[in-house]
Amino acid sequence: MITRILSDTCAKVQAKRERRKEARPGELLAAALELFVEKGYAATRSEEVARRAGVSKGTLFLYFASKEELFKAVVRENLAGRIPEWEAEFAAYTGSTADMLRYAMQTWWQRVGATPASGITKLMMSEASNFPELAVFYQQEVIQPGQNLIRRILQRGVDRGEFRPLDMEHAVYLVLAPMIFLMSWKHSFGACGCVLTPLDPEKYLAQQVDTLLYGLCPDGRPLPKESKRT
Amino acid sequence: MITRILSDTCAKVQAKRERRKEARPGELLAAALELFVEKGYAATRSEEVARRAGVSKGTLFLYFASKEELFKAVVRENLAGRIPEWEAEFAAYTGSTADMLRYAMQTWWQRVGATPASGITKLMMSEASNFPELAVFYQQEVIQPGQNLIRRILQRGVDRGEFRPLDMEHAVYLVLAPMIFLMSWKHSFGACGCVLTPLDPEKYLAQQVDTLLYGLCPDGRPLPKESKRT
Amino acid sequence: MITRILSDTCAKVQAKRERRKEARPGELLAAALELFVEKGYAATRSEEVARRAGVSKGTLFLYFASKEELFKAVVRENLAGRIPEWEAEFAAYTGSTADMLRYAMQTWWQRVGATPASGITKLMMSEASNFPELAVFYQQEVIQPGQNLIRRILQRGVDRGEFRPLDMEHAVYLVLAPMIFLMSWKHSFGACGCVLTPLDPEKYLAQQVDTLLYGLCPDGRPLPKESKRT
Amino acid sequence: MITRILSDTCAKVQAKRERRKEARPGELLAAALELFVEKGYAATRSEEVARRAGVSKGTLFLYFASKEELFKAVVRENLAGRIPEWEAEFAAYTGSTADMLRYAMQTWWQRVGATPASGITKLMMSEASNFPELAVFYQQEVIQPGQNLIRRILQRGVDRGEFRPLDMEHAVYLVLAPMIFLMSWKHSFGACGCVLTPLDPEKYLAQQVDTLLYGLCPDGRPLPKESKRT
DNA sequence: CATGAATGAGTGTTCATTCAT
DNA sequence: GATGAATGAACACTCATTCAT
Repeated sequence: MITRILSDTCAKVQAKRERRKEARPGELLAAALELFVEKGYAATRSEEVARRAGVSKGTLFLYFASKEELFKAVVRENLAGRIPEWEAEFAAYTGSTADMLRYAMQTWWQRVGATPASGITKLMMSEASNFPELAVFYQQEVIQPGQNLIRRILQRGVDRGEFRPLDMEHAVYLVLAPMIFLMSWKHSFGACGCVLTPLDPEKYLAQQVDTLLYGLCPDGRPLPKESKRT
Repeated sequence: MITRILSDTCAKVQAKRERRKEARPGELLAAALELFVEKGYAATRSEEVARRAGVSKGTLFLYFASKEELFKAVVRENLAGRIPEWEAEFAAYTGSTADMLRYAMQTWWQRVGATPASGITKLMMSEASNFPELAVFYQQEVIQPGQNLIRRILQRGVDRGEFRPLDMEHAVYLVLAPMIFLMSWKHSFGACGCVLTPLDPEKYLAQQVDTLLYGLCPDGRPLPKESKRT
Repeated sequence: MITRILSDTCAKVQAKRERRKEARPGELLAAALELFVEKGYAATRSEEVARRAGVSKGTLFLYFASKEELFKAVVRENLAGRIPEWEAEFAAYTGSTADMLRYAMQTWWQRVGATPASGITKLMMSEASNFPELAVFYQQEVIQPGQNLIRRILQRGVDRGEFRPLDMEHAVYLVLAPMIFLMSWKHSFGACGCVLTPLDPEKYLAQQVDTLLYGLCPDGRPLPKESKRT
Repeated sequence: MITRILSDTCAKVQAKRERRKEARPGELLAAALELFVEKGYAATRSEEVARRAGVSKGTLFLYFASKEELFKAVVRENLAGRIPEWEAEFAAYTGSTADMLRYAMQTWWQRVGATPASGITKLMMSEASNFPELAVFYQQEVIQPGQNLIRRILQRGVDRGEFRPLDMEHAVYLVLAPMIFLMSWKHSFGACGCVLTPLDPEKYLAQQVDTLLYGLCPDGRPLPKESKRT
């Protein structure tokens, strides 16, 4: 009987605690993402991350052992952790590879490029050489899986005769470069408050994809029907 | 004895001083460029800049009011100048526009991309949002003229019927993005000591150019003869 | 499911709680003793004391107002008791005083020196100046009774003509110093993991006793038969 | 001519600078010694060391790379560095070994035991197990050389037939233990402000030496003439 | 009573900047 | 002008202590 009552009490207390405890990391990660993107890794002070998440400095270190671990968690939360989702999606794709690539780049823009998560990539490009440990982590958790994803798409196109034969090692950058450049640009000159060189991401991407697809298609073959010239 | 040594030291210092008095700022800028590119803005310590320039910490602040001013001076010093040279070269170009573009990107790699100068661009991408004033300067002095250069090439191609019609506003990034990405990559993951993802710049560029040129050429038209598929 | 698990946990905790309610302070003191001896006062974290006692951090502060109070309680808890036992033993001793002293130091080693209790003395030597109040307590409860014990032995030797006349005030340290030094050494350099200077306690003590007894015996008198030169 | 004038100026400037720069480490070491002895290693804040030396926190780290290096420097300055002095003195000693040992312990008291330097030894006994790196350093720089010194004296006595044969490995502690105990006592219970157990160092030492010398002398041999029973 | 999430003062160390010489 | 000794604000991380549950 007592056990029963206690179990209820415990459950409630535990529930509230856990709800609170479970919410904290998310709030901290959101705050950290914002600040890392806004100010860079080194310039982001851990106390400010905590304050923006509405907790004290100590609490941050209750959930993340160090600033570096916090950063890694941000990367996992916003990039690395979402790769499997892409993998599943592409494994199930049945249309033409050109459409697949176009779809990939467009949804990438919606899910990553247009979100604060894109700031992380720009951040890593800036800080990689200063934080080799982070660079290794990022390469293992994001770059390699991401490149594999792209490579598989391109290979599918080549295998099905939709794309011309490609040096895969560098061909991945045909897809990566426009996306990474876009993120870097958006968070550098695009964010400096002075729009001398505006860049409409959607139009930019559309043109890049079109030109790329046309550039990839085998000689003599007509472009896939869905492709439209800008 | 000590006096003796000191007198020698003083004499040498004096001699050096007079010889170099006017060279100082230049030596400091050179040292600063190296270090900013090598380590990034935040990680570059002003004392090391001074030491590499062969002067004392105090002297640095004699010529530049702050680290920030030094950074701005470095960026201002190392830009602009190059553009007119390219403009002249391209104004005189008589071959096909495809060859012209290929030539432009290849010589860009030799003259800029492969040199320390590429570090400045990467640096600007990293720090633009922290130095908006500088970002404006960089856009005016480098980006706009550079884009104009590219735009003129592309327009030439379109005008001569070598390229398909293009939305010029974004088409410049078809050329810019691969180059800027390459510089960023080279100075980030390419320089972090952990070569999980090596990238051969020459092969990378060749493939980008090929694909781009193929992607730009009008429907039904054969590729320009010099183009080779990778 | 979660409720189920929680209910079990709660039930167990509850059972434990009631069984142990009165044992708590004792378990905390035991854990604290171990850790204070092992790591010193400053380096002992209160959370670890709690964990080793099987309770939460908060519970520790339920029984002891502060880390300082806990320390004081540990020292107070682990003292006193032993002295009367020695006193009875020595009051009944009938052999030679040399044998008595030898016996005293050897059994001291077995009952105190070689046990964790020796850590308390070392601890007090280290922290006495930081806890004057505690130092007074320790002097009253341990040092004075202990010195009286030794003094009585020495006086017995002098009275029976076995030892030469002694300045009793300082003579007690002839016996104390080797023992206290041994404890300090054992828990400092003897415990630092780097045995550059090993010290065999038994041999050390034997030699100290021998030399001391020989040094105490009156001129011209032969050494007590049991004494052996090392 | 200019060189001449400059050399003078330089010399003066340099002189003043150097005098100041040379004085700093000494002032810092003195302050550090005081505070380490007063509060212990961990509890001594680097800022307070700096303040007591009349400089800012930053200046401390200009001269000592870390708190640990500061401590090592204190040890070297006050203990390790003075061992050669003793070695020279004893190498030149021509009297009896008993007198030599008595002299050694008495001058040790005057030069070390009675000075703040004695606090370092007590400190090391307290902190050795928490700072293994310091413990190793101290053993190498102080304990080993010190024990060698003592061992050499004892061996001299044995070789000349003044002392009975000894197990040298532990015999060094016959001399060391009384001294180390004295330092520990002085800086623990002797410093806690509550003199329940006063200890007159001079009398203490005299008695320890007497008893030790008597305990060391071979059977049947008269004590060295200078020895006096207390 | 017991818990453990939350706190925030405190610490060693760095480095841009100043200024007496 | 030139120096480099001195400064002190800043920052990541720790841990004794509190208190809502």
